[in-house]
Amino acid sequence: MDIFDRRILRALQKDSQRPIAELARDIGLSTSACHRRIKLLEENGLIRGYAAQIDRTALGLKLQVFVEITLSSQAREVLEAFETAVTRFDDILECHLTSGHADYILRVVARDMNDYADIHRECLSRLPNVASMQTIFTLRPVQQWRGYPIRDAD
Amino acid sequence: MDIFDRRILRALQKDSQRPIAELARDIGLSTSACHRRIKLLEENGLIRGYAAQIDRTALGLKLQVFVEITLSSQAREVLEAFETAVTRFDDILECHLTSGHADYILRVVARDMNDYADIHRECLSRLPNVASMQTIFTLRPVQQWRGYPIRDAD
DNA sequence: CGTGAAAGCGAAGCGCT
DNA sequence: AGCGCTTCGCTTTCACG
Repeated sequence: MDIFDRRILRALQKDSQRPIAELARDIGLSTSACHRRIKLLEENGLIRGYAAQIDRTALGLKLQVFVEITLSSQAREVLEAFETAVTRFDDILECHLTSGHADYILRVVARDMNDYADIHRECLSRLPNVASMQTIFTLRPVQQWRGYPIRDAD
Repeated sequence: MDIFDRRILRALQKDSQRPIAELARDIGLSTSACHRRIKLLEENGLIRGYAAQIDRTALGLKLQVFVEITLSSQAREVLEAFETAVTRFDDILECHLTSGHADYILRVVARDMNDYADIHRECLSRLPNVASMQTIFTLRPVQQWRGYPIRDAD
């Protein structure tokens, strides 16, 4: 992991479809050297994959919501049952076990308020051991899709 | 936006590097038809770009944090000043204006607790008009990087 | 809008330094 | 490790149904 790898990651995080030759010139490397480094970064798991970034609103998903979940118990089986159930919901994009007063925080998308009301009901009925669900609507995304900061100094 | 476009988006969201010929066979289209559709999806802005997915922990970013921010005022200039300042922080990956008791929710990454303490201080000193900052640490990511749900029924 | 084939280009692999 | 060349495969485009 040197300066060149960092430059490669920074670039690929922004745009993974630029020709390697172009990228190589920008960072001061030959095409083949750059190519080999990329393959190594993939093999070593630093690059987990490549994905198209889709416009959420163009899909008709106007709402983005954070949901704070508190369970009725923090027993291991309860957490596991909840987490398994969570993965079955396509609308739940992310789920994090958290510190603080709530147990989990979810990121959920929905078409509109009616759609979210449905999802909300579905969650209450099919996610086990939920004691409370606190919904936080995002009114406006200020900053989105920013890649991870990759600093030269490690 | 028909069934084929949806299948294309679903596929590209998971892996944008598969050969088009392969993808086309999977969804039941010829290579060129599939290719034309992809270019159209790009032109129409449904596909905003292509990005490498980097392993956060491999970068040494062990911590992921949600921060709820309450400002001292909800005046337009105050919000704008805050939002402009937010974009200057590389460690703040996302920022959403939200409903509820707080004004904003941020997603922040950090190397470790010391690093986060630094970031926290930096935020308090350089983000204007912050009345309170509530930190929520994510202890374990349960679900990550799931693409948007793309339903056949619209 | 879909198909099939042809051409142009970048990615992948090689020997060498 | 880096470089330059060659090969191969995919993307891209075209003429046509």
